[in-house]
Amino acid sequence: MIADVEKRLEAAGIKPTAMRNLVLEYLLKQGSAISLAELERGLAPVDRVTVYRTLKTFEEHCLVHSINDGTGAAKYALCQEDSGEVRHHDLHVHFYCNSCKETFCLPKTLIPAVVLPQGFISEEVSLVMKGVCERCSA
Amino acid sequence: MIADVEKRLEAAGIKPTAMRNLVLEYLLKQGSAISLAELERGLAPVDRVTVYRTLKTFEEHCLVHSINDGTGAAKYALCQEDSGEVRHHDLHVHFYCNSCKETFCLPKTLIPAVVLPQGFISEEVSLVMKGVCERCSA
DNA sequence: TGATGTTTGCAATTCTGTTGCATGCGCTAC
DNA sequence: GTAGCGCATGCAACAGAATTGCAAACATCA
Repeated sequence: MIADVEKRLEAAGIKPTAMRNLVLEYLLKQGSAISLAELERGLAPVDRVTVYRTLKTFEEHCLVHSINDGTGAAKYALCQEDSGEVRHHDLHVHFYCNSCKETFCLPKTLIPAVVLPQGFISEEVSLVMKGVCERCSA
Repeated sequence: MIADVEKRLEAAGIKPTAMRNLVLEYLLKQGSAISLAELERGLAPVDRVTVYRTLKTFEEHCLVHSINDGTGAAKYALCQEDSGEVRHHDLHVHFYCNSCKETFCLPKTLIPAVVLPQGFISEEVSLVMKGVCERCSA
């Protein structure tokens, strides 16, 4: 599995290191989007800044994307692996569960087109839904 | 106008005070959504914490809603006055202008319905678009 | 007036995001 | 091999946002 992780890093154009393997591995294991603080806790005793910069690097290389779910802290989640696809600026919906407090990507749920008033030019869009996730509603 | 402001506060179930009048008046004058820091600057020399708590009070009474436009600081904007209408959990789109850095409510631009995967229950939704606003694109 | 509860202002703390700097580690060229 | 170079890491430190505690000021009502 470490081999997989490294392969994925290299595919993204990132030199694999111990820290990067660790972070990516953690993100892969994690089903939901997590914050820097959570990552730091999960990987303790690692340095917060190093994880922070690792995430920035991942983000630059489109390995992860950040989500602002309104909780105050940015969350990070892996991007879909469909490398050759449309360059998706996070065109999928994100879901924050009020019950378990986790944030999920809904990669199959695309953001519907929005017709803006005259004069407004759209460059980016983010849609965060809040409610109860499938696990908590079951 | 102070009378109007006070009337609006009372309509929301908030006891009018000098500070609350001031904050509400400022929000009314303001065309866009503003952050706590901006409010503090605009109303100087007021206490940041007092403004903060005033906004929390307003928010609890659905007089303002907060918007997370990804700039790191929450912004606040007045809710629509259509008192009797549907309880709108901010069902309109918010727009952040990359050029003038302001955040606007687009009260007429409603968030399209999103079909969630099985099991997910929606309670709230927020959609923030980024791009160029009408004034900057003109 | 006195008792009570709300509002305000100040101090202080926590948390997130971020930068600077020095060290360490691996790689390449000699 | 080793000197030099560049990138990665860890630590210290800072800025700004959000939040809490406490005490003084104020309004309210009996």
